[in-house]
Amino acid sequence: MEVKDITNRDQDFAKWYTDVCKKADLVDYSSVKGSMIIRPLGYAIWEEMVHVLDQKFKETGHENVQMPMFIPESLLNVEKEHVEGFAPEVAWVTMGGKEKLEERMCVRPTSEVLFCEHFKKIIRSYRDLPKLYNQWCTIVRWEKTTRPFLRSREILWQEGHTMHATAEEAKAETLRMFNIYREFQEEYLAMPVITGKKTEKEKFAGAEETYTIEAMMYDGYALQNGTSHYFGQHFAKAFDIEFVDANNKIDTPYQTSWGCTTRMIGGLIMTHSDNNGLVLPPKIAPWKVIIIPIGEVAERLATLEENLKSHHITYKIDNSNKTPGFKFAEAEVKGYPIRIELGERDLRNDEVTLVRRDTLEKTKVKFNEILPKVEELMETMQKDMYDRAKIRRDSMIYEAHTYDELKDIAKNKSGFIKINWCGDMACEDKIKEDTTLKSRCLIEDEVPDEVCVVCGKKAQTKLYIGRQY
RNA sequence: CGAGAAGUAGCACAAUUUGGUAGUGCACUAGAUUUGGGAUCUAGGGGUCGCAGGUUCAAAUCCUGUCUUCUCGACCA
Repeated sequence: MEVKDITNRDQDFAKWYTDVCKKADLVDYSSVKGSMIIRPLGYAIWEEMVHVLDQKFKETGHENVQMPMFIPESLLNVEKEHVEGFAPEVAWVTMGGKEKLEERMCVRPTSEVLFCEHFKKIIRSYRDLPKLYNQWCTIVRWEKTTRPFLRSREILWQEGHTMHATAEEAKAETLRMFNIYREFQEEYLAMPVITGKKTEKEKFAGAEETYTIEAMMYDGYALQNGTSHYFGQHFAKAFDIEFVDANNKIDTPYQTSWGCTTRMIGGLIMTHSDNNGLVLPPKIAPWKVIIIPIGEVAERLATLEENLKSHHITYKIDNSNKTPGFKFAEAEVKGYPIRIELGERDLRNDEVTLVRRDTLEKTKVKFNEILPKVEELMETMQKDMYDRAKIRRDSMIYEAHTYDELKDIAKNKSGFIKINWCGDMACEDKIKEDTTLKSRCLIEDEVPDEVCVVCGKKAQTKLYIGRQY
């Protein structure tokens, strides 16, 4: 197994990223552009994410369904803003075998219209509401530029679609799921995130409000890691979905949708990994421990395995005939949080060596203290990784008080810039044109304290802007 | 989608300029000796040179098209 030669992260970040993806055996390319093969380790990480999120969705009352993959053109066309937003990037199916289709169908780029068509059939009364549905599936968006995990044409994701009797309820749902994403990313992925509402310009095609989770990568670029949309009655009206309320009046339901994707794996890499390869937060690592036996240690290995199993700590053993040095390096590339070097020499003193992946710090512990020490190390590591990422992120958030200052920061620094903004799309466009920076999200817990940094008019809000993947 | 670069064994590359029947290192397989930071020896296996056309007695090499990857733009929840 070739595991050398990861490009230096500070020399060429883009190449470093693809090197880590490939050398850690997370993905491989396929013969179709932007359609990646997710290999066992990459998929195992996704399964961990699915496991945690799916449980959270179910705890909040959601049910999983599976919708069709194809959308007839006429169905996609029902909602105008939506189709305009997605038309440029949908893939079309025009043939069935040798027959040309009467009506072409697109491969779902997202499933709002499919859910709406179905909701229309199953919603009659307020007693049928809310409908809280989710599906795990793949979607297709014909992206021009593709990168593993960050931007692919075939996307593995989850999309929640819900219908509610009142606007308040739907808005609460939008925020509830948004908060689940935030908690998940902070708690499990150890990624500090910036959250808030998207501007009119950047919101989802057809949505009334879009809430976004934005993480800052090691190089200061933003990665949008999940969104939650409030649709109001927008789609419901377009699809003519109605229900009878408790007073026997006809009403139109309120809708939400929310999604996150395997892009989070890319975020994980670009937040935590280093020049030795992948670094995974213990809480999301599929295997918490890698055991590297050195010499004749079969008996102790069996005991250790039993102990790990009884504590439900997942592990792998490297029993290959490689030298220990090779195994150490490979364990680092693959990102196992804790490495246990189980060697004859240490065991003569009843000791083993533990190594934490994030700092590569080595600790010797007595054999019967392995379990508590592993648990302690994982906890510390999870916290340290979050703290380090947060300190780095905070050091890369700048404030621009004048337009010249904004342009200067945009040119010379990488990161997010906090500005006061009048709310006018023209100013947002001007920033993008002059600096290539786009708005990330509105800052809701801070009041504007200066004039708009672009036009000098009264500011309506504060705003984060930055470059994105 | 625009500009540029690349594609030869699992990986990294050589041979392409000047057309003549494909090579090196690592990896892989078997055996032996090894084992605490990327082992050693011996013996093996593996490539219709991204794909499709064309030129030629002859194409990895020249020409055309196409696909994929990378970089920079444009686009993009």
